[in-house]
Amino acid sequence: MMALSTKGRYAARIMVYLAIRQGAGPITKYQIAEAEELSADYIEQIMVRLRAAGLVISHRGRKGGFTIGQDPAKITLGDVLAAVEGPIRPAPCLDSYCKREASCPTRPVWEQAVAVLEDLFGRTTIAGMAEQTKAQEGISYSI
Amino acid sequence: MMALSTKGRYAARIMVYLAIRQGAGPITKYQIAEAEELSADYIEQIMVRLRAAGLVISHRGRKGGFTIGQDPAKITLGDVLAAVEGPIRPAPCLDSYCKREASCPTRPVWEQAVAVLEDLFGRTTIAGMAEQTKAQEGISYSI
DNA sequence: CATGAAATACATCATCTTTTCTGTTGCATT
DNA sequence: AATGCAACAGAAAAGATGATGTATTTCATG
Repeated sequence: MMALSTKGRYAARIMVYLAIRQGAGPITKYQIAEAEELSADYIEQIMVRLRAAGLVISHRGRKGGFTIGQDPAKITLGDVLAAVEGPIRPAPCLDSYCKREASCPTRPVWEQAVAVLEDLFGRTTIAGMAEQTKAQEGISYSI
Repeated sequence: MMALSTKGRYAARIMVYLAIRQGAGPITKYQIAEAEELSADYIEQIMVRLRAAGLVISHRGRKGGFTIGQDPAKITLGDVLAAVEGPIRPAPCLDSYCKREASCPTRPVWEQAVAVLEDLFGRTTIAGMAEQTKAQEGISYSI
């Protein structure tokens, strides 16, 4: 329960991938697809949303591809998830009018769930996530 | 994103409903259905899972219905959600083998999300949720 | 027994997610 | 200018899940 869709999970991995390769020029969706074992067509759809949010920059034509749109230390996981999946909503009643609102025994907990998740995802940066991967790769290279 | 299904949300409301009416004898699914504006057929399916977890007790035959299975102060929202929806899993890779496991940049944050949600839901009791509703009903009666 | 209510199983409908496909547009290289 | 690569756009197929309904069975009570 409380699952993210693949869009959110893939987007997070894609952002870390681009963060690690920052400065190496545009990366194509095909490169990402191969490295992360995802469908290039599906990556395309995710990129549309990341680009609209300014999280990645696209470069058309030959030698084109995608680069990260901002400093990875300033992009949070919350930004990425919001861009591709929309706001955190354990219960849909939280953004539509609900006549039980005033007396609903469950509403406060769902609101608290939103708060703790927004806090966690807001504190988690792409740069922070990338560090760990870089460290891992460093180890494997040193063998 | 990160939505609970109706099973979890309805189950929470049903448990609070039964907690408030504790001691008044078995409540039928039709009574719950009318009060909470849910389908009686769907309540039935939710009850199967709540019963299997010992959270409600069913009484067959005439004068039958459902009663709460334990002290509402000892039943947490986490217990209820686990019974009807299964464990909290932002990403499915958390319980299946994943070859990226060791180097995955996203896995730690999904694990942290599970932790903060389990903490929140584990601290929230049915009795606590019921209090609020009782208080609200008290206010409306006093007019 | 007869009755009312839960238990169980199965069928269906709706919605959302995920994936794939087809074509178009823009840019850099030659 | 011509060519090739890669993003862009939209559609639609495929799959999964959620939600609900129907029918039958089992059981406790009067």
